Amino acid sequence: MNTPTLAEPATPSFSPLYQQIKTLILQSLQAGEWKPGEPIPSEIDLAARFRVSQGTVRKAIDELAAENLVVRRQGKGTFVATHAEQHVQYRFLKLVPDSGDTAAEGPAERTIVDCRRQRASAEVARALALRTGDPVLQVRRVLAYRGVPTILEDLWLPGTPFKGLTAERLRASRGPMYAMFETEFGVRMVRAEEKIRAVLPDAEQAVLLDVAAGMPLLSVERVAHTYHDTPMELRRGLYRTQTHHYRNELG
Amino acid sequence: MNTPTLAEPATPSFSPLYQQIKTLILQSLQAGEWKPGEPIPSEIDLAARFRVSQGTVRKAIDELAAENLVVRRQGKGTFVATHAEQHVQYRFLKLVPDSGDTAAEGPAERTIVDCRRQRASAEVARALALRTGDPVLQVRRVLAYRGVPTILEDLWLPGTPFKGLTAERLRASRGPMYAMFETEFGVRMVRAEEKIRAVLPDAEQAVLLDVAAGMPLLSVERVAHTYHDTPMELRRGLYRTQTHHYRNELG
DNA sequence: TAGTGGTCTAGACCACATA
DNA sequence: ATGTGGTCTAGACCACTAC
Repeated sequence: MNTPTLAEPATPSFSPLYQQIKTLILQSLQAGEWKPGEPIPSEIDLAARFRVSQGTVRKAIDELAAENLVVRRQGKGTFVATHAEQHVQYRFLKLVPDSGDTAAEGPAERTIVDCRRQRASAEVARALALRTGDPVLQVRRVLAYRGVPTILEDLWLPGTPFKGLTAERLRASRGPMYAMFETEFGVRMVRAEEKIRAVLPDAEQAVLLDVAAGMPLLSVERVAHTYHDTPMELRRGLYRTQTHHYRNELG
Repeated sequence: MNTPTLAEPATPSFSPLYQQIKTLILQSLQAGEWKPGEPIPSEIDLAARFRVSQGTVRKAIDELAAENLVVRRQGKGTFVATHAEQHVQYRFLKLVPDSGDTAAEGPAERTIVDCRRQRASAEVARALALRTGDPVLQVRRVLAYRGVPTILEDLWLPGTPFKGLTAERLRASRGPMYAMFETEFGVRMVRAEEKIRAVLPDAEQAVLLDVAAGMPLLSVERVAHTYHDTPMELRRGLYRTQTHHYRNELG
């Protein structure tokens, strides 16, 4: 049975069955049919639902798993990925202590410096696919390790999806900020890209990080995306790299 | 037929058939049975050789392709990956112009500053899995874009595999250095990890990069590995990031 | 015991490249 | 026309998890 009940593309654009299945599953993920941390239906159930073989569903899920959108667990099922219970917390944070001993260090102490509504500058609007002047939230916070302020972050979030976000709610939440975004606002970050430079701090940044004005710092500019590559956060981090470094793997 | 003619592991460590096939193919790659850029045998041939089904070979190759060790080309075959003819030249170089217009920029002008034999310091020895005092080669070069010196690199290479490498041969070679390593020394880099920091240049570095002593620079320390995770190069790069940035993707 | 994902096979057909 | 990798199916069995 090689004629699935799915709509066949008209003429020029063919796409393998499993790609179409993948798109359908993605749509359900985005629509929130299954929430982060929850299991999605079994491969057999999905195969019946889409009228394809289990192997085809399998290949679709393989790709979703490779993109970290779902997590397979043998014997249990396939689960919607989440920033919360992931054994690797802070999935997007690549700054690690030089000793490599992440465990001994423990989580960072976090201080919310600021959280305010404002209007998007041209630059912020471009990064978030908004129009200049659209409402955005700006957050500034400091992360410290063993009492040493090490990361200064400025975040810009689109106002509409994050309506109701305040400094109090940020202070109240435990764990990764991205996990809170999922549970409180239904926004799941799936991909990000970073531009990294070496810079000097301005006067205010130097005070917040407790460094001299001439201290070189890592500038990490991140745009994080939710499903379908929709940008949902612009983040600028300043990292002290005397005791930590940004770790990257090249394949 | 579910009893392949391969040696079954004794007791505790099971491993799927396709993983064993993958290991065997890897060994042939490492042994140089097929050279970079050449095709490996077809899936059907490999299946016959290993006495398994074509689907099992396929899954093994899938993983090798995911790790960038081979490249599949529909209708043509599967080829040993190479740093040379890869349409993405300089696979391990993540520094890109802020404009994003890589093509307009063209390749960097390269100047070999130095190439000398020396003995491994404790630090270099540790990175390259050698013993302190073992012979190594050190290379220093500058990469410039449009006449602006932008990257200063120091490399340390183990002396034995790279015997015969001289400044002249480096200057004579076109294209990526890693491509030359493949053709001239049979050393193929497959994976690398980088530690990134923000630093200030010392006096000599400042001169070579034509920057002031207080200019923050990106320090990129890379260890590149060949097959079986054998470290074969330690490289320290200093990047100017006024017109360029280090680009990274987070999944 | 039942259900899940993981492995392995065998065969059919498709899309692409080359001669 | 032939050979390559790419897709899809169907069914068998294994390994892990939970009840």
